[in-house]
Amino acid sequence: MAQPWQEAPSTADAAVFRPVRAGNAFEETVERLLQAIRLGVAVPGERLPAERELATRLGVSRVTLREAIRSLQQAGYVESRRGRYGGTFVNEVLPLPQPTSDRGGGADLADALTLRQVLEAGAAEAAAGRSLGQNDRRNLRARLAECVAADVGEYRRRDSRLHLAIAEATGSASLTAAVADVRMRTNELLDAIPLLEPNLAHSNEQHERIVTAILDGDAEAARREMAEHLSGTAALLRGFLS
Amino acid sequence: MAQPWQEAPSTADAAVFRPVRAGNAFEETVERLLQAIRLGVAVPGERLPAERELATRLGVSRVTLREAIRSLQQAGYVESRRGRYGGTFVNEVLPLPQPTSDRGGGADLADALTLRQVLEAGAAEAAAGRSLGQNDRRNLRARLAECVAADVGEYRRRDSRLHLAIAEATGSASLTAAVADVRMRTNELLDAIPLLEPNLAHSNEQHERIVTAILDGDAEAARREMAEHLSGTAALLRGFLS
DNA sequence: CCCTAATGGTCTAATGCGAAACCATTGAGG
DNA sequence: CCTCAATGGTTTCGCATTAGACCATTAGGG
Repeated sequence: MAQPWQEAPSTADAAVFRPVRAGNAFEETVERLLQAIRLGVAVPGERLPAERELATRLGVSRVTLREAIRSLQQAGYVESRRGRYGGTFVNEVLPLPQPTSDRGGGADLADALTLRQVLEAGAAEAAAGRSLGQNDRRNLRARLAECVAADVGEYRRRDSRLHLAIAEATGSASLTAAVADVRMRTNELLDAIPLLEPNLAHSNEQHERIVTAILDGDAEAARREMAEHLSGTAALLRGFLS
Repeated sequence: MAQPWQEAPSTADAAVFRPVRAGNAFEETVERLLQAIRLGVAVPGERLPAERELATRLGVSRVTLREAIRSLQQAGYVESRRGRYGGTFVNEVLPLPQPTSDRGGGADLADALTLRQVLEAGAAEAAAGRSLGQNDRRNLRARLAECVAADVGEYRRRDSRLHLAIAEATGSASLTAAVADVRMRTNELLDAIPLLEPNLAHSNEQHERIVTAILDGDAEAARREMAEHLSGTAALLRGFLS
């Protein structure tokens, strides 16, 4: 209890002296596989890459990857089969996400929402301001259609998948990765509040406008529509977790 | 040479199956300490936090932290003194950054520039759209003044420090961290091209307009001015590293 | 003048993790 | 029916990293 404030407030070193790694290799690998499933990148029934290849891509030893997979098996997310044409498959029925018990609190909520707003509105604008190839255009339209055709149980995953496609359309791998990460954080929070049919329809209308703006190359509109789209759920979250 | 395309293009898994960690603990710790120095968070002559505290904050063992510090000593960045009121101090004269030998190439350049544009323009807008406290306002003005008073040798660090202060003003720790990271990447590229006096003056005028917009709460202007500010160096880089 | 607290410097035991080899299983195709 | 290739499953060895205790040095305060 010597001094109330240590030395000086000397800002910004909180950002640069933050922890070097979020957890051990095992935990981070589990998190990443969960990301693939919950963001709809790995679809139910689909096979994950073979262990040897996946371990290489994740930059992790096969032993560590297998431990992660095993814990996902026990949690009911995946199932593994041996032999040629075997592999690890995403289950058709997935466990319900736990309400996360309000961990993090309000500070973390504002942090995630601010970052999401910046990343995703910026991604929409950047994607619109670029000449997209056939692949990107097809990808956007396909993901949009999947959202429209989704029922309540699948919506969260397909919604995430569309937003990821928008980030991909910027051509920036780092930006795409950042969007995937922040989306995992916000999805965790969104699991605490119910997903209703009317919201779903409204969301689809906004998606339509966003994708149209991007395909038309209207960067200003893309940003505006995305910002409005996000502010909806942001307000919802702030209300629920006040 | 069985199939030209493996299975399906199935996009977005490149983002989610990217490497879990950027390197080993030692390398990442070195990178983080360099970040503190090169972004002007740790000022020449200043003392870093004590090893025990710093190791805790970085989430790394003291042994690993000390190895990182030792390699920075050998590179001429810091010096350590024992005894009470000792510590590790940033050198007054710092080594010149190596021209990085064009590693990464064009794809990496576009990636970094896109991400920077999104993060920093978004940060300026978010900061302006928030009611800032006395600390944030003072911080912004102080960093701006330091830029104006800087000569060529210090400019890059003080410039980074100002941009970091803007990110901090958003109140989002994650966003601040992301800005710090992308800034390290772009600074590495900027080291390949010379820093001229006229650019410096022009940069200061833009900084002035950005900070004013933020302090006035004019989000639209803050975004616009920041976007223009960034597009200048972006064009410069694209020209040099074509 | 000595004592003490805070710092960097060193050592050791335990563990996480990766690399690589090898085993077991499966289904397609000859 | 057999063979083979691709997959998950297992084991072993070695290095990286951690946690914790302990040593050495320094400057200020009694």
